[in-house]
Amino acid sequence: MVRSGKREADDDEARFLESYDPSTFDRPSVAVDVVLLSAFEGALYTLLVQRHEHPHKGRWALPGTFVRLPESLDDAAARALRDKAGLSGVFLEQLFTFGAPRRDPRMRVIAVAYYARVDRRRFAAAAEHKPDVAACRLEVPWPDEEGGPVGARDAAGAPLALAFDHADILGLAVKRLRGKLDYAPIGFQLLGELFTLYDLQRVHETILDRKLNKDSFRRRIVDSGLVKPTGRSQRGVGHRPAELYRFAKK
Amino acid sequence: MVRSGKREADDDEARFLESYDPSTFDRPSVAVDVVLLSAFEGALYTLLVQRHEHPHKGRWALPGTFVRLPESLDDAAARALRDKAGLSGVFLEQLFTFGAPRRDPRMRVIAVAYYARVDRRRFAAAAEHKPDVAACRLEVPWPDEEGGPVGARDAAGAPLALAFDHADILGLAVKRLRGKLDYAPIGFQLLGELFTLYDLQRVHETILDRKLNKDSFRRRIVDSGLVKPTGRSQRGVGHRPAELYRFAKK
DNA sequence: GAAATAGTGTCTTTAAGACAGTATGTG
DNA sequence: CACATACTGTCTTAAAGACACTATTTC
Repeated sequence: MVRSGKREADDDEARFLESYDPSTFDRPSVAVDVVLLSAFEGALYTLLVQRHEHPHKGRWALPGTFVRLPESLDDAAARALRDKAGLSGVFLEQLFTFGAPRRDPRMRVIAVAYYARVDRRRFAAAAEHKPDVAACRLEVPWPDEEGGPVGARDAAGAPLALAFDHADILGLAVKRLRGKLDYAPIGFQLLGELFTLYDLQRVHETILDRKLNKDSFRRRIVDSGLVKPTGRSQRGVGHRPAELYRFAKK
Repeated sequence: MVRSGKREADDDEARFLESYDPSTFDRPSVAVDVVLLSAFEGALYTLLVQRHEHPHKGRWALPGTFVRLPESLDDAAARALRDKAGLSGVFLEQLFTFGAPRRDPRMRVIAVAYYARVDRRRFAAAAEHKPDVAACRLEVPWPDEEGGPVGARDAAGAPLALAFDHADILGLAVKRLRGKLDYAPIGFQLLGELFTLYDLQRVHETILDRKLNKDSFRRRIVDSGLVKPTGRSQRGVGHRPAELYRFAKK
C-alpha cells in the first residue's frame, strides 16, 4: 500500500534524524552585515560602526552580527540594525553573500549582506544612536553600473579605514541601488512623507551621479502612478512653490 | 609616532588572533546548491539528483554540497557541479542565500544558491553523467516576474517530489533568468556556437513564456552588437535557410 | 519688478509594433 | 510551381529629450 509505504519512509527518516550527529564536520561562522543607505545634500550616505574589538580594531564596519541558530537570516539582519542603530521596521533586502576564505582573519566567516533605504530623518536618528556610530559619505569612483569597491569619508572629509571586505559590500550595494533605479522609481524611500518632484529628481541624480532630464523625469514619475499629488504646496521657498506629492501605496 | 602606533596595533591584533578560540559559538552548516538551466523544445529544464540518503530520501534535489573551510563559495559551487554532473568551466552566478531555520530537518543549514546557463548539448551530457541524475522539465505556474515556487516533472510528465526548499530556489532562478532577459539578450548562452536569430527568439520565448514580436526582436538583437553574422547558412530546412550567427565576444 | 524655480505645450528623435511585400531554399 | 520561412522597407505609435513659454512665489 502506498500510504503505509510513505509512513514507513517517514519513520525511517525520523530514526535517522534521531541518531544524526551534526558535529561531524567543521563549520564556518555565518554573519549578516547591513548597508543602511540614504541620500541627501548631493551625496550617498551609509551608517558605519567603529570597531572597539579585534580584529580590525579601530576600523569602521557595517553594522552586523553573527547569525544565531534558531533565527532566520532576515531576523538576524533586523536584529543587527536594531541593536547597532536603534532602527526597526525598516525594509531589508538581501544583497549578496560574501564568502572568501580569508575575509576575516580570525576564522572562516561567511557574511550575508543586506541593504536598506531610509529617509534622511531616520538616518540621522540612527547615526546618533551610539557615539561610535557615524553617518559616512560614500565616495563612488565609478560611473553607471560599472561596480567596484566604494570608500567612505568622515564628517571632515577624511577617508575612513574600512574593516574586512566592507568596501566591496558597499560597492555592490551602490551598484544594486543604481540598477534598481533604472526600472523602479524607488527614490521616495529615501525621502520623507511629503516631497516635491524635484526633491525626488535630486535623489535620483545623487544616486546615479548624473543629471537627469527634468521633463521626461516628471512625465515618467507621474505616469508611473507611484506618487500622487496632495494639493498642498511648499511654503517660503523664494520662488513659485512646487506641489507636494506622497508615495501612493497600492 | 603614527607608524609605530600602527605597528603596535598590528602586534596587538596578532596576539588576539593567536589566542582566539573559534569554537565558542554554535554554528550553522553552509551548503551551496546549483540550478543548472537550459531551454529547448519549448520548455525550461534543470538538472536534479535523486537523494539516496536521509533526509528526504528518494526526493529530487539540486546538485549541492557542503562548503569546506578553506574553499570559497564559488569554488564549492563549481565542485558540486563537477562532482554531481561532470561539468566544469561553466559560468556560475550567485543567486540568493536561503536560511530559514528549519529548511533542513537535520540541523541549521544555510544554502547559498547559484545558477548557471548551459546549452542543450552540455546539458544532455550532464544528465547522463550518473544514473540518479536527470534532466527535468520545469513547470512555471506564474507569468512574467511574479515569482513563487516552481516544480519539476520527469520524462513521462509526472510531478517530482522536491527536497528541502528547492522548489523556492528553482522559482527564484527562473525569476532571475526572466528578469535578466529584459535588459540583456543572454539567450545565446543556452544555444550552441552557431544559431539563427529565430533559434534565439524561440529560447527567449521559452524563458519568458510568451510570444515576442519578430521584427523588433531581430532589430534589437542585431543592433545590440552581441551577435555577429557568420555568412554561413542553415542547410536542409525545407524553406529559405536562415543565416547562422555567433556570439560576439568583446 | 527681478530672480528663481514650477509647470505646460509642442516639436523632434528614437525604439517598438504592425504589416506588406520580396527572397530563397525544399519537395 | 507550391510552400514555408527568411529578410527588407515603410507606416504607425509611444516614450524620451529639447526647448520655448507661462505661472507664482520671495525679496
